[in-house]
Amino acid sequence: MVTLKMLAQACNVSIATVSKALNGAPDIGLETAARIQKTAQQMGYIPSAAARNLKTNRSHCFGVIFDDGTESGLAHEFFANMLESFKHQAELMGYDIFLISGQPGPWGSDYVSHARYRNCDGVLIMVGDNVVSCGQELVMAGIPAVAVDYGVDNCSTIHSDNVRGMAELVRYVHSQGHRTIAAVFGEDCPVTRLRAASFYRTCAELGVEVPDEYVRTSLYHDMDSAILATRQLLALPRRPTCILYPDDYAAIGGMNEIERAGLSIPGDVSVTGFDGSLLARYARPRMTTVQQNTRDMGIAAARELARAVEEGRGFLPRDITIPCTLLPGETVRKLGL
Amino acid sequence: MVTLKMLAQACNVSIATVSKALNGAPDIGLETAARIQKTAQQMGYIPSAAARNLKTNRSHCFGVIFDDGTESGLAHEFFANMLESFKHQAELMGYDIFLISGQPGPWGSDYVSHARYRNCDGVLIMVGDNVVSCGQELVMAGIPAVAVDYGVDNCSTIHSDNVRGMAELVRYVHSQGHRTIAAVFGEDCPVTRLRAASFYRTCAELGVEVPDEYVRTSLYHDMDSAILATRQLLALPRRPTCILYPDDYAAIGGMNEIERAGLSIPGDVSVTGFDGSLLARYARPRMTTVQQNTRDMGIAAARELARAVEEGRGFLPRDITIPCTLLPGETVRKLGL
DNA sequence: ATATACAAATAAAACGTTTTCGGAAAACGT
DNA sequence: ACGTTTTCCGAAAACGTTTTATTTGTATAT
Repeated sequence: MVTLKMLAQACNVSIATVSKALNGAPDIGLETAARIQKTAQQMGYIPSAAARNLKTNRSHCFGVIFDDGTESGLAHEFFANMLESFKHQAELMGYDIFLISGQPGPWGSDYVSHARYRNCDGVLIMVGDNVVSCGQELVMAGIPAVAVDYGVDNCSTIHSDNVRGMAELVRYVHSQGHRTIAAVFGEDCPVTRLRAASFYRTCAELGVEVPDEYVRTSLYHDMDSAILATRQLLALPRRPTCILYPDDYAAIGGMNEIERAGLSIPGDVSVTGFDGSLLARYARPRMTTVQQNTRDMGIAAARELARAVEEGRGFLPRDITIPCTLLPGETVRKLGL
Repeated sequence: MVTLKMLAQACNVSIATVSKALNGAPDIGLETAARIQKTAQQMGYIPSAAARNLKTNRSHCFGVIFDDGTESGLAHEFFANMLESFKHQAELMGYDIFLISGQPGPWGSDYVSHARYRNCDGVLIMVGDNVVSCGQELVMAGIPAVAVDYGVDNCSTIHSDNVRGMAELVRYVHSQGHRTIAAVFGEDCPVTRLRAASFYRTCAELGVEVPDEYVRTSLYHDMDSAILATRQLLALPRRPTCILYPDDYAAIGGMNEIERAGLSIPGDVSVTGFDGSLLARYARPRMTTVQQNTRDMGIAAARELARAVEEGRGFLPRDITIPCTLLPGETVRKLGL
């Protein structure tokens, strides 16, 4: 391993000079700096992140926290996509990505200690019930954090514009002539509440009545509960003409159940998803859904986190809302009025 | 930040004693050790990974290399799933995951330097054209590496049993009565070659002739080239009754093109995919495909990498083949003979 | 009693950086 | 000629650990 010391010897200068030359410090002669840089190049010098980290107390790393209990981690398209763009943007800004678990280790057995152990400059909290507590603890520990979807005090939050997304979806369905609209929502959480509120509000604005039995609660990304909710909705005396699902995956489950009941999509029942996943885009019939802009969300998250790191104590957290776009497919039938 | 020094003062012992007590060294009295551990707990001590890394020259990190040029990274279900299980297994064995890019940074601008900069104990090479060169350089640099799918000298490799997978697929299709079987292969690479060889061999064993025009080359995960290949195959005077695609995504593209041509699946043309993605499982008709066991692949990769790290110089790389399983769907028609 | 072994604890060096402070030499102004 | 500034470079401390070699004190064997 080539170290600063070796370069210093090779160049007949001090370690300090080498360090400064390689970091572009202003108090090194141009000629000397060039000579040192050339030698470093030739000898294949690579700095030691660990030594830097130790000395400067900066790791140039962002930690990413998933919920590794429930399988809602990397495997989910939404998170994978968001992580991909987050990573890309972070790298552009000089940060590497570290995957943080809550598994036991030399640090203890929680996310926050893990992030501290690795000295992450900032942390992206992707999801999980414990998002809020994690966020709080990170902030307490002085580690800047950005949360996705969930709102955490003193943390910036990135989320899709669920309110507008849902409103657009309802308006679209309404514009296609649907007046008996059912909705399946995911488990209770901030996002669900926003979407539900927007659903009720938009329906009210459009003069669409929403009987209680038209609204069901299931779980995100859970086929079984979506199927159950669908069965209940289909059994209703006045069957809804359209069902809104909490995500594309659930919608697929619902679609399967609808067809199993001998009904056609969108002939007998129209459906919509949420997310704009590959599943929705390549399902046949192509699913009508709301596309979450994971790319922009990832980029915004990285930028925000970098800002939080740089501004330090004085950082003012904020809510960042990323627009989502209606993705009309073939699962919503145009009804004659 | 609580350091060993502070604990030493608090406990009236030396730093060395604290270090050893916390690491369970044998030459510390039980009573003293207990006292120190309790104090560490109370004061909220968390060790510094950076200092450890610097001193021991071990980071307890695995780097993961994607191809971040082409978008074939995290966003791909196969890799995301594999990474998920790799991560989980690695964490169980005490390794954290670091995402390595080839972006420019303090290390230079290639994957290998990046991994060296971060002092990764081992590296998982997920994919990319430059897998081979990366692997070589890592080995040269003394960093253990494990490659996925590609074969690299002095690196262990993890891959699906492509040969058996393809053979089973062909036999299954044959068992359903198909005798005019077309195949679309991905771009040339070890995996493609294995699958192609297995295809030809199995066809020969079954007495199925494969005219050259029944075989097309496209790109993995590329819809356009799959569509083009499909168009060519459909235009053939003697249209194949079944088309094997290189992956599920490509198969979806093919299916779209087949239906656009006014043909039905599997009524007029049968198709198969490869991977066993969500796309295949929830496509309608449900796609017949070969499921790659990403879970076992990830686990095997992590275990192998840990082994490589522990055994050091004397490590003997090997090829690890993970079985894949035929996943019959509804896209292969049973033909009357 | 002395030598020998062992247990428990420590001092100190080292890992590879960054950075503060200061010094030498050269350039400048008078 | 002298003081002053500027330019370039180096000495040394520090970051938080691990680890080797050593010391101190106590128990065992002769």
